[in-house]
Amino acid sequence: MTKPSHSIDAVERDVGLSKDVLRKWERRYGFPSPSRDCHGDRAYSDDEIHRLRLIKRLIDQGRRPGSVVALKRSQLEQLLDSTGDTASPECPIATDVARLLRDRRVADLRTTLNQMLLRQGLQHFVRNTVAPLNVAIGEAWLHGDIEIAEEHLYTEQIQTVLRSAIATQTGAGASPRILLTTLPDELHALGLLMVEATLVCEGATCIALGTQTPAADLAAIGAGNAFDVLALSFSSAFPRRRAVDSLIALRGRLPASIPIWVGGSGISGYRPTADGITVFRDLDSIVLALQQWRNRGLS
Amino acid sequence: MTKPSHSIDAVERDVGLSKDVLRKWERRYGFPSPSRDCHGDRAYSDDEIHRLRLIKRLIDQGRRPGSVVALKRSQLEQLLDSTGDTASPECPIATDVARLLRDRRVADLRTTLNQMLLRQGLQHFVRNTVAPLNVAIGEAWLHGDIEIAEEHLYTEQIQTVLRSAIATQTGAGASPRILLTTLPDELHALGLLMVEATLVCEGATCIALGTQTPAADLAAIGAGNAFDVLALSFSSAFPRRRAVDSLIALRGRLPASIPIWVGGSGISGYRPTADGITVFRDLDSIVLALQQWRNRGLS
DNA sequence: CGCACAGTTTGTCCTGGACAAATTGGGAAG
DNA sequence: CTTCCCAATTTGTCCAGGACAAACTGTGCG
Repeated sequence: MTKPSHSIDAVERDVGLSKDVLRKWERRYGFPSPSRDCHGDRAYSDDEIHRLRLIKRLIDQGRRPGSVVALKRSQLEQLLDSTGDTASPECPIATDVARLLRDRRVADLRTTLNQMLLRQGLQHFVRNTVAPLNVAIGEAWLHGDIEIAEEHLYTEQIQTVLRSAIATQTGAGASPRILLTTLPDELHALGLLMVEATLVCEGATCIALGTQTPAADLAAIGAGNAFDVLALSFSSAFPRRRAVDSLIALRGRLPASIPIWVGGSGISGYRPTADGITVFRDLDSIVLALQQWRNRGLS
Repeated sequence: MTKPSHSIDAVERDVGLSKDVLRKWERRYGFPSPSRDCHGDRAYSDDEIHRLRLIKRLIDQGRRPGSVVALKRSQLEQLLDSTGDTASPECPIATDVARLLRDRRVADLRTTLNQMLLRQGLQHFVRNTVAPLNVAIGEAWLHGDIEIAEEHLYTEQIQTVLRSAIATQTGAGASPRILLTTLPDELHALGLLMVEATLVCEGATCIALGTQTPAADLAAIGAGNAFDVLALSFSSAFPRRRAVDSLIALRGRLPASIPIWVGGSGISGYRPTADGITVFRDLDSIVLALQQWRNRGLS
């Protein structure tokens, strides 16, 4: 059994904390305190990486570094458990899915998902199955019950199922045309697909741009009146401040006739300062907003 | 007309050159030479960003920084044109697709793609339509004919079409089972999908893990004998040295019975030093390798 | 012509410091 | 007791300049 060690570059990539932050924490809080290799470069241990991941998640939840960096592994896990347990009790199939993932029974997994989709209908499937499953899988990874590779496998299968369903639902170009994307640095495509599925069910036309569209491009497209609504998603890993700044800048550069709809855990709780920005907490309220948009001008 | 300026952080993100490299180039070659904002922080212009992108691409093609950093925009474009034009003359529909993208006629675009898919069959479609289209779209972006946003739109549509096709083809779990993924930092999922489509057509079972699977996880999965072949893809943006290092490390940790198949422009020309690593230059040779694998033990 | 070896190029890491933006904690005012 | 505002602290990001190994270059010798 060797002791794998990781360069600061690898940690930045795998955990999502910049080299500068890693070095500053080491100096300020005494953690992490990596050993050094033969060149004097930092060599992080597996345990440090794991703790850093937990810390990252806690900070994304709103805690401050001074209060969580330097905590022990068990304390971090306890903190994460105490806060995250708001809505996870449901979702009975989560254990089934986790088992299929561990055994890598891809075909069976896809069949299971497709059956649920057919039984529940796309909208219900997204809201009551995919959403809680995502949470459950994320927590399972956190507890070490499944590997990253298995989380990837899950993501791939869900993507396939959702994309196929969306493709069949897409009809003629009905109103409104909704541009759907995330800003740079945003990797979690699954949330976008879930929103797209919900909207397509309601007869809207989605122009999905995938992830990481530069804000400048969005402004340029908006000027051409190629869409009626701009919908953005932010994951909790997205720096809060950058999210708000970009939103305000975009609002200024986009025609006032185009509302901006925002969602995702990275932006929850934000009270929009400008008109024409709406924050959504769940998928249902998006459906409501869609209906309101269609009735606009009547109120 | 304002002059947008970008922080060093934004440049790192958008161009893909680290802050360290940007600062070193400034000192060594005199380019880029960003102005400073009120805090003394570097503020890069749009033109510098564009030039940096061209430079990045040239370096990914194998040139050395000393010979291309500090060249003017027109010289860079000339260099790129002279080398890249090996296989681009074909692909007549590229202009049609570009037009649909510019007008954001998503539904029409998808219809067009689906029609071609039906007419040509999945395998032919991937090799003779998608592959050259990718090149053409990439070049169109380079020349400023289309925006990044439109490239994203294209990627999304292709993904949807390919994923749907793959989903319908997937049958029972036939041999071999092929694990398909990229290592960390690898974002280009399209190449993976193309390979998956090709393999599925040949009756193989693909376990697609999407992008950015840590090498350690792959080794762990391989030990469990959950698959027969490991297929990896590297884009040209992937640092050559890291690619080779990871390959060798993986080869050492994986059972000898599992061959590693590698492809993508990031690894082309690499002559494998270890047994059990095969480099593929195109999709056809993968099909051949698949047939050889099935006949293994007979030679 | 092939190969080994010295010189140059190049990316990444290091230290230590500066600083603005965000957050917190009181205390004054209503 | 609540609300608001200001000062102290926390925190992330940037900067400069230097060190160094790995990769690449080219040159001379066999």
